Amino acid sequence: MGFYENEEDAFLPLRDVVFKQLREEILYGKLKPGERLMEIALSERLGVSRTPVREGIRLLEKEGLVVMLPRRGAHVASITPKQLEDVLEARRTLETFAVNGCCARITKSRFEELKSANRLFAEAVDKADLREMADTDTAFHNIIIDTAGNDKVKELLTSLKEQIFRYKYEFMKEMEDPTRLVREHDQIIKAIGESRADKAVELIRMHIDSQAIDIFRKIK
Amino acid sequence: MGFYENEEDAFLPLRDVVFKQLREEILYGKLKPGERLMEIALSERLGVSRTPVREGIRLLEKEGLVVMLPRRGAHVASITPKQLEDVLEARRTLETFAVNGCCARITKSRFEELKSANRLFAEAVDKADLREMADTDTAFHNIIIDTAGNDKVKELLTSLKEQIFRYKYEFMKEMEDPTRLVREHDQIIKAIGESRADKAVELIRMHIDSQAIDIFRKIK
DNA sequence: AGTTCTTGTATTGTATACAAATATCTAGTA
DNA sequence: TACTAGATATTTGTATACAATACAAGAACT
Repeated sequence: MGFYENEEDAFLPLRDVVFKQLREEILYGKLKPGERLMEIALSERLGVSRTPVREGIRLLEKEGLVVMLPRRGAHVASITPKQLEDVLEARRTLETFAVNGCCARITKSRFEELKSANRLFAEAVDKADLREMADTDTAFHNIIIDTAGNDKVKELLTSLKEQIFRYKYEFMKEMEDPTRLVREHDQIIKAIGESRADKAVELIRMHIDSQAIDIFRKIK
Repeated sequence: MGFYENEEDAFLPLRDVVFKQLREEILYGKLKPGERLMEIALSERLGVSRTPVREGIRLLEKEGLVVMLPRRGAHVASITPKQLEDVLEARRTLETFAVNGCCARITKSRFEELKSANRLFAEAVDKADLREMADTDTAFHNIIIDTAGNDKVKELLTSLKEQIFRYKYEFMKEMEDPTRLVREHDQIIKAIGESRADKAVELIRMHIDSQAIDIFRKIK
């Protein structure tokens, strides 16, 4: 760090800079599940003192990305199949709620946003750019969630998705036919466009479940 | 603090002791919404240094009980009607999921637990002991949630309920007929006993919504 | 009188120092 | 060689010190 890598962070307390940096590294696999986070090593690498590192770790802990072992420091959280199942079920429950709310509140312009978001996702799939695929997929789902208009649900979903993101990311690397996801998105868009909430809910449920199954295969 | 108030805390890092202590004070209204949390004052009052106080505050922040204003410290979170609505909707969504899972996984002994939990709640209502009412009500709902068996959903519900607890607590003070809640619990127990998941889901929804309405009245 | 500037104080943000617990290494023994 | 004990080094947990910022009261100016 030393110098700010991007302008936005210039205003943030260092603990938040540390938080964002480490979150990024955990989500994209630079820090692997189970890996130990040592405060001195981190503070030297990031060019800050231990205090903001520790506070950043506290935030990651609450986010579920880090677990603390008393007197034995912080470790990147790894996930058991049972935990993954629980997270995916919670996500399905909340995102089902969100897509329902989205159908009720969708506007013309939001609908256009959805379509263009899926176009961007399709482009990323064409390019086979993994990072861009992950980002544009997230953006697509976030439009649905934003449209539902419940900020707390959005916050919870963000946290839940982070907890599975690492595994999903690994899984996408070896996915045989990612265009399937584009088609599933299109079906969801169609159902939303026709205001068929029940259909959209069912499609989202399948969309999430099918990915869940794939992630499970990967984990074992 | 100085000396440990209860034995359990003797093993916890001070940050967790601070966290639990402040959470208690926020939930039961000793620290009021909007009130400023000043680090030096807290560290003197609790008999620890600023470091664990700061880290405890970071945890409260993630729990949603405290909000940070940059360079202006921590404040006890207050909640707008919109935020309250969002939290209640999220809670309803997840607790609906939980009661459904509960119906699927209920056992004889768990069913007995439920009944006895509601008896304890009824006793607390008779005694008009506010604190005990709150605790036994929470215990009742937690049996349902535990039975559903999804740890992540339980964790999320715990956090969501904390965010409305303070307001609910205030509202219960002035509730005209708290025995209504006992009867609602009984109906829910009955539906679970008959494995009528749809009925139980509908009853929980109403149970939560009716309280939501009351809390709303209180807030304004 | 009202407004801007200055200055002092309080508070947060960050860094460092110290204490307690844990892990690692080495030497000695069977 | 395998194993234990003790010393040593690392690392976390906590306390304190220092720096930067925000707020408030009062002075100087119009």
